[in-house]
Amino acid sequence: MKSVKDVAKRAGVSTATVSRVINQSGYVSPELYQRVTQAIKELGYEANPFARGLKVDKSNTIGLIISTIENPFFATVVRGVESKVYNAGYSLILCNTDNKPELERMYIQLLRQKRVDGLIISASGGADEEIAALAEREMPIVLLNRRLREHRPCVDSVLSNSREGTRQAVAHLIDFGHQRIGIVSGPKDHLQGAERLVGYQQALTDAGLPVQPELIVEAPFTAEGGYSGTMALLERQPAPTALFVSNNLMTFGALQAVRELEYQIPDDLALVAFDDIEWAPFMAPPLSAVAQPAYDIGLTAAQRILDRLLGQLRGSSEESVLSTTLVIRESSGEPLNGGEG
Amino acid sequence: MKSVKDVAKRAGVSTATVSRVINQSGYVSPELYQRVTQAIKELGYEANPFARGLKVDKSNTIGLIISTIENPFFATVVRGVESKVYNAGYSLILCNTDNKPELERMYIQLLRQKRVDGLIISASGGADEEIAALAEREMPIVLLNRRLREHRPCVDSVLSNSREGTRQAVAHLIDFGHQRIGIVSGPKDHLQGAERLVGYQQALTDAGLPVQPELIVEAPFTAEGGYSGTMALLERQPAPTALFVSNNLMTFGALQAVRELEYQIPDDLALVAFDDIEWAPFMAPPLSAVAQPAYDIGLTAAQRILDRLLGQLRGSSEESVLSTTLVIRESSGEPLNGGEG
DNA sequence: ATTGTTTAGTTTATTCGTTTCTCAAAATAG
DNA sequence: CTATTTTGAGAAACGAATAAACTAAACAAT
Repeated sequence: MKSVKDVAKRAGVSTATVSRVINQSGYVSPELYQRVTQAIKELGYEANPFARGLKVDKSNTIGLIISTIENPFFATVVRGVESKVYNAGYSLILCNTDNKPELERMYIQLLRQKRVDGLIISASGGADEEIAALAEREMPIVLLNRRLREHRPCVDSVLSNSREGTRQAVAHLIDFGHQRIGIVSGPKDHLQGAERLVGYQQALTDAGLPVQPELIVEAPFTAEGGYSGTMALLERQPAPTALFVSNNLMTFGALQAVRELEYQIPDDLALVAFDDIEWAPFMAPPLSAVAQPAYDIGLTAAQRILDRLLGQLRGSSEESVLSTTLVIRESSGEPLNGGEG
Repeated sequence: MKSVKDVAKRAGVSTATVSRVINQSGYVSPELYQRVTQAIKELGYEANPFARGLKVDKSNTIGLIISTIENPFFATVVRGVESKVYNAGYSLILCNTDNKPELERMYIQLLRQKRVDGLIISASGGADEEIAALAEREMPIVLLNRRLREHRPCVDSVLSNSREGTRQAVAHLIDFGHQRIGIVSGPKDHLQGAERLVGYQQALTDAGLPVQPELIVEAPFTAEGGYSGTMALLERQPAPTALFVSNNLMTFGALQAVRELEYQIPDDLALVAFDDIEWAPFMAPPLSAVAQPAYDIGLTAAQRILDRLLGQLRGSSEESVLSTTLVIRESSGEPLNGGEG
């Protein structure tokens, strides 16, 4: 491998000059600049990242910790982060926690050890102390769809507006004449779970409808959660005529339950889900859904980190809230009481 | 930050001894071993990866280049790679090429520069020289669902058995009484595209059916490809009664085309697709598909790299071929000529 | 003209934190 | 009492960055 010394020798200068040319720092005359770049090209020199890292203690690497890459939402977030980050000369180390807090802690540990320059993390909440500890050391951190209990410098959040998205979706169901609308809610201690529930309640009260506790079921953000939640709701007497499901994994389970109980969507039950997916138009029936701006979330998160790394952004904690889009297809059905007019 | 020196001082030994304890190399008495580990714990010492890398020229990092993380197949592959790799003490740098050969080349370049210890790549074929160059330098490389034109030491392949998978799927359609079966084939110069086409032809000849060129359409592995390919096939006179679509992205386009032409699946047209997805059971109708062992592919690819890195595997090129599974749902319909019996 | 002061351009030498080579001392064996 | 094997220390890399030091030229003040 070629080193600065080889380049220096070839260009007839010192290693310091080579370094200054590479890093565009300090004074260097045009002539020497030319000779150095020439030598670099001729030798095919590439800086050794270890040596550089050892000296400046930066890795040009950003860590990305997410719960499941197989969730299309996160896959798209990752792509957004990826494109922004590489364009800025950084690389991306990916970690997948499968929603296990102990794995999350382990990965945070590992990435610190690897000296990543920043961290983007879809945190479960089980590793807040570790995150706080990193923030203490001034490592820029972005939380996806979450915020820390207490704000901290260096820790930003990028979230989609779940509350408003859900409000719109439920308002849409109300528009279509539904009065008994059930919600399979996520965990209340999960920010997005709580926010979506608030959006649901808000839509009801806005329309002068009562919030009925028996139409609210709390479940984990998984297919099983969606299944059991939906089962529970459909056992109510009378059963709800419409359903809001709080995320895409839950939607699986919900669809499974609906199928087993032999309900027809949208005739027996209207359905709107949180999280749009590519396949939604081809499902049976095509699914109405609240789409999160996943790619933008990734882009924004990456930008936050970069801003901090380049020193544009200092001090306390920022929060970006991105808007969702309601995509109406067929699962939310048509206006009820069509015979009225 | 603590360094070996601090540890050495605290334990009352030299840095060499500390290093030997950490790397389990050379002789060190139980007593000193104890004292050193104790000191490490007390100080919370963590080795500096830059310094180590500088010395041993290893990064404990593996590069993963894929075309699109948003393709569920690749998402699952990534998860397989991820789990194996981290368990072995390595990290994963993820790159996404969006199928652009120039990006692919750029990333290979970048990862070499970053001194990754190994590379797993879902190659387009547009960067074979770069790959060969890396192999020359003894960097272990695994190709996903592809092989190099000419075998090279250090370059392994992990593939799923597309030919047999497709043969089974088409045989299934033939079993159900179909005689005119169309195929939306991938590019013939893409290994998997070619293999799937061969499987299709083999199923036909095995059953004594003719291979009719007008029922074969070649298209890129994209939604647009699937759309135009399906459109073309359905214009044939007489139209095929069944369709095989060669990958999941194409299936989008195919479904779109089918919908626009107002064909009913499976009544007017039976359909089997390559690549199963999580949502397939909930599509309209539930899709019969050839499932690739995506997670296993990831696992196997990672294992190959690790084997080479740990020196278990030397010399020439290996190939792992994993089996697919035919998942029969409703889109392939029911046996025709039900009235015969 | 002489001296001092700045500024630009460059080099030398040190530093970062490991690993590992070389060598020496101590323990053990023959 | 040698010869060997363990066990340990000291110091030299590894490759880039950079602080400090130095030179040369430009300019101002005397």
